[in-house]
Amino acid sequence: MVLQKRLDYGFNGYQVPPIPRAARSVRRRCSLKRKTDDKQMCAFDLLATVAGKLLLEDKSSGKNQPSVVEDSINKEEKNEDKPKEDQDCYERNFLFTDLVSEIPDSNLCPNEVSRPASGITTSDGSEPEQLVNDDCKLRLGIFNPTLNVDSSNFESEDESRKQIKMDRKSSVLVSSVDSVKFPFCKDHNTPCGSFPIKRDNVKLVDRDDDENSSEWVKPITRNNKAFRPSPRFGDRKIRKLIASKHCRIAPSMKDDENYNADTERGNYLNRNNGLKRQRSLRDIPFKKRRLYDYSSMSNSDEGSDGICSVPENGTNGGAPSSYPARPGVYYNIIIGGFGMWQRTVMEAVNAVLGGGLRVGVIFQGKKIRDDNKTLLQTGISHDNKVDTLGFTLEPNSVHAPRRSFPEDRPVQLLHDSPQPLARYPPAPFTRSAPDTQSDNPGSNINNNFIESDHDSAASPSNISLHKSIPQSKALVTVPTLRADALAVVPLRKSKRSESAQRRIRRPFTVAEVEALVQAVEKLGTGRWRDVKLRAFDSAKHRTYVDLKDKWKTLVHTARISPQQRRGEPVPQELLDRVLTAHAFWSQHQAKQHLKSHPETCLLL
DNA sequence: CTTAGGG
DNA sequence: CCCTAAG
Repeated sequence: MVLQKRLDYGFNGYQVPPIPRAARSVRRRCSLKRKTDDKQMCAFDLLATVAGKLLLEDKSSGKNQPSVVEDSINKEEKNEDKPKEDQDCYERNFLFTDLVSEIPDSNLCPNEVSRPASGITTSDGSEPEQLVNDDCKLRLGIFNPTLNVDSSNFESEDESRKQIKMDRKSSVLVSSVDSVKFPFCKDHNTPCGSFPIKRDNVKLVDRDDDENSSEWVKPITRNNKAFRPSPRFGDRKIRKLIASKHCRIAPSMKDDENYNADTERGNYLNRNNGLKRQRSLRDIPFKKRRLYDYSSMSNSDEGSDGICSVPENGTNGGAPSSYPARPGVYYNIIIGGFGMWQRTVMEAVNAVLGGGLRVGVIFQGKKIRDDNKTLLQTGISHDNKVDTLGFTLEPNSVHAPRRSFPEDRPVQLLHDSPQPLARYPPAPFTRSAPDTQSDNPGSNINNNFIESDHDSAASPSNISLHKSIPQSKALVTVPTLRADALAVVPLRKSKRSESAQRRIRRPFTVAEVEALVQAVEKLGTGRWRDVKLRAFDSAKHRTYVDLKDKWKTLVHTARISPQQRRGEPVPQELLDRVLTAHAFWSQHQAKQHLKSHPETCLLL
């Protein structure tokens, strides 16, 4: 009788009914994993878009500016970007801009508030606008996730103008412009630059730097007007594109709540979206996946997630390249070798997204490793094989040197400078109650730990990435992108790079072990999903499989001698509980099995 | 998707 | 942690 009671009421004597599925879906917070995926995907797409623009530049854009630009820029500017007749090659400028609008002042770096919103350099490089320091931007990106950049901002030219103006007036400048000059063959109108990667290729231009100069505040009149992005939104095609594409990015731009609201709806039918997403690729058999990982660059796969674009417009080149490293200094970067190009794209993306990313390039199924090759040497051009070109945006094991180049060493731009991965400190754990056996059945056992995935430091970009993308309002390349170009670029999800790599090892902390033990004591050993929900719901990096595995190892650990144990020692008390609970639930399962299979009983 | 178990 | 089979 006593046994029966224990069976019915669980290990500690109270009943723990299964969590209803309906309730689960509501309860379950949208996994950040899922969010991360989305953000990374968008980031990747964003990158690919940029890169695609570089490569898929409209042929006509060389000798004739794309109509969009032509319509909206003045002659002077136009001429600036035209290839000079007496040159075999000319340089095109590519501008990466992200504008952030409507940022509550409270979130701003105090010193930055009054500065103009757009950091764009003039064509003669004389008066680059003030740029916000990146820390500020990063802060915004991380802590101000409520920004909601909506495609409606760009629904009409007027609206667009208004929006931009508003940005410029009220907000702030969390804007950055990365402009790179890219050598183009006049003949082929393809990227052709092959400057040796030398220090000389990175020009550092100092401008008169007067902190109090009104120039910092005053927008550049002529050029600034010329560069003002808003008129460039004039092209209806582009705007349409933006509007339609933007929807893909919009959800991820919402703040957590909104996002959750969105995804919960999805979870209504399909709970555990995060886990589902997480495994979407895993469902592909291993061998096939490897294949898939490295060679599937076709456009056809995963149609729904092909392209994620961001508002864009044409902006005239002619401006010297600038890198918003710090006020008063900008870098004139001439893109040379392929690696430089790649790296520059990466830098630009990192600048926008907050860093920590690595841009991988895959061409014809192979990862391009020789960074010294030029694009043409690699065989990449705008008109061939582009469908076999892909990019990966992957968490960098080293922190991207995000805008941290000392002005005296701009060459750092060109070299990876591996740094040890900065780990976030472990999540603080405070035991709420020492008597873990006595908590209320309904209470979430461990609200007291791992509220967030600090361990995602493995890819620090995750944070800045998914928080800062929302602020990325405009990704601008100088050449106007043809709508079809976007469609051609094989945009791949970051899932690939993500799953291709083994997850980093994250040893369970004692706190986690305790939570796990506690949950298993109550729920048993066969309900890992519930355990996950109950005790690790907020620990995104712990899947129920992880928990199950950990339990497995815990049981093993508890059975071996303390001398044989490795890693952070688990208190013996916990191990004892592990054994006890394990024994109990094993017995429980056996009983259940007997119940459901009485014939087995008879046979015995 | 979850669970269970081997690798 | 990964991978997979099975339900």
